Amino acid sequence: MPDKIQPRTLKGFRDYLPAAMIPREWLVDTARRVYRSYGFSPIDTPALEYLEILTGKGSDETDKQLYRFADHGGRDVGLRFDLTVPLARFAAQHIQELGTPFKRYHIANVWRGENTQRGRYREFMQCDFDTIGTESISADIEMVLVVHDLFSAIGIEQFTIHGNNRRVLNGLLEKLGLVEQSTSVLRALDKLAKAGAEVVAQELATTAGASDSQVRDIMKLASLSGDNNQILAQLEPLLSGSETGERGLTELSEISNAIAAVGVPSERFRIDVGIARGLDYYTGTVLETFLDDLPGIGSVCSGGRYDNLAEVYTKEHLPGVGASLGLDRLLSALEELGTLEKTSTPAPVFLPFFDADRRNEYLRLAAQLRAAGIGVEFFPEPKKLGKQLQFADRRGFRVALIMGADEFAAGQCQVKDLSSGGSTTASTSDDAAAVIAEILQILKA
RNA sequence: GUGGCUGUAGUUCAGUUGGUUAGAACGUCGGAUUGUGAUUCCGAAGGUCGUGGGUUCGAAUCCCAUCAGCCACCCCA
Repeated sequence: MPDKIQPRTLKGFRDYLPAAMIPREWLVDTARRVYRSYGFSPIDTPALEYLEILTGKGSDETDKQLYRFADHGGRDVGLRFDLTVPLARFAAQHIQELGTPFKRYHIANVWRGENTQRGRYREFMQCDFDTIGTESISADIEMVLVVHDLFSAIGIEQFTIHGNNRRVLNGLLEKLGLVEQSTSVLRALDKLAKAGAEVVAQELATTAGASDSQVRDIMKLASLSGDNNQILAQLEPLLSGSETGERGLTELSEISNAIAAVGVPSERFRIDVGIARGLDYYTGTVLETFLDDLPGIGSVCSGGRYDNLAEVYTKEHLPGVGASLGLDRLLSALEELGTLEKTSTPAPVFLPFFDADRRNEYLRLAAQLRAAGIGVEFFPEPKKLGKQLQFADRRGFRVALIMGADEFAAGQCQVKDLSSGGSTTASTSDDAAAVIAEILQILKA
């Protein structure tokens, strides 16, 4: 007897049991529905890309996290680490036949070989949506609306979309003569919420080489408070004279006005000059979404506007704007908040195999219910009824249909509500219409 | 990639200064005279103590390595 191979999974990679997969799929379905309601179309791309595609615009950091290897043909390849780079390549290759503006969503796994932590894995799913080929602020506004609709559809009430505009930051940097160091300044600023003002100020001085007065001005900008209009008013004098900065201000106020006009509660979108986003390809609007009850987990949906998505792949000028929902991070947040239902069965109705000689009649009833859109699980073995009901209870079924000799004789079926324990009987004639009505009644409650 | 903490049945844990066949709860499976679950009662299965070395007469218990999990940094979803 050879030794058994130890079953195990790689660090940062996970199996999903039904109890985890059911809410996961529900979340994906919800995102898909919201994206489609705005006219975003689905696309997919290969998990594996030529290495040069992935490293084309990457920083040292993404290079380090990239899963790379030589394939069987000796080609240098890598697993995609986000969905934006594949989109850029995709757009460069196909934009001629797609036309602009092009709106797509892309829900797929990505891989990063970084250290793991709660809510951070090496294989995780992103749910991206982007509009490319237009510079209109309408697309930026729509991005915020999608994020709002998305979280509302998920059933989260307490969330805040923090919005900013890179031009505001760049405008200030222009005025301060710090344009050269913009990347390190933004990276430092990005830590404001998490690390606090002191840390940021220090990093600005050391890493970005800002003078005391420059640090002071940046921090002044980053610590503004008040409602959106107040912040905008405070920003104006700080940026006056900078064309870039003023344009950023205008864009921010257009977004703020538009979503108010649509009827989104004003506290949902907050102008927050501390939001910078470490990624340096953003050029305009940037946003991060936080759960009010769980800010520590970080942004669960982030995005922004970029000027030229595919510049390393094509001469075509492709501006775009879009965001990405961090599905796994959101899921672990929902789990922590106890928002998720605990079911491990996707079908609500359980049909015990009671009378061993009546298999076909059970199957027929199940088929009738499914035709009415009701999911039914038929137990495969005619075990004792008590056992079967125990099984149904543990799996979280809502309804059990009990049919034995007595019911068959009467042309009826017992409809049992598993949460209350009560039951009623209904006729199985007329394609089980009465049974279906009873079930719907229970499921509605 | 750097630093810290942890690793005993499916799960949550207990296991006394290293000393005989490693325990509990929950879960799983079976049963309590043959048509009704989640609350009762009885019983069973399940662990080479993450893995591999080392110290020792003897290691779950000490040391090293490795793998995995958690936390911080970094970065990000």
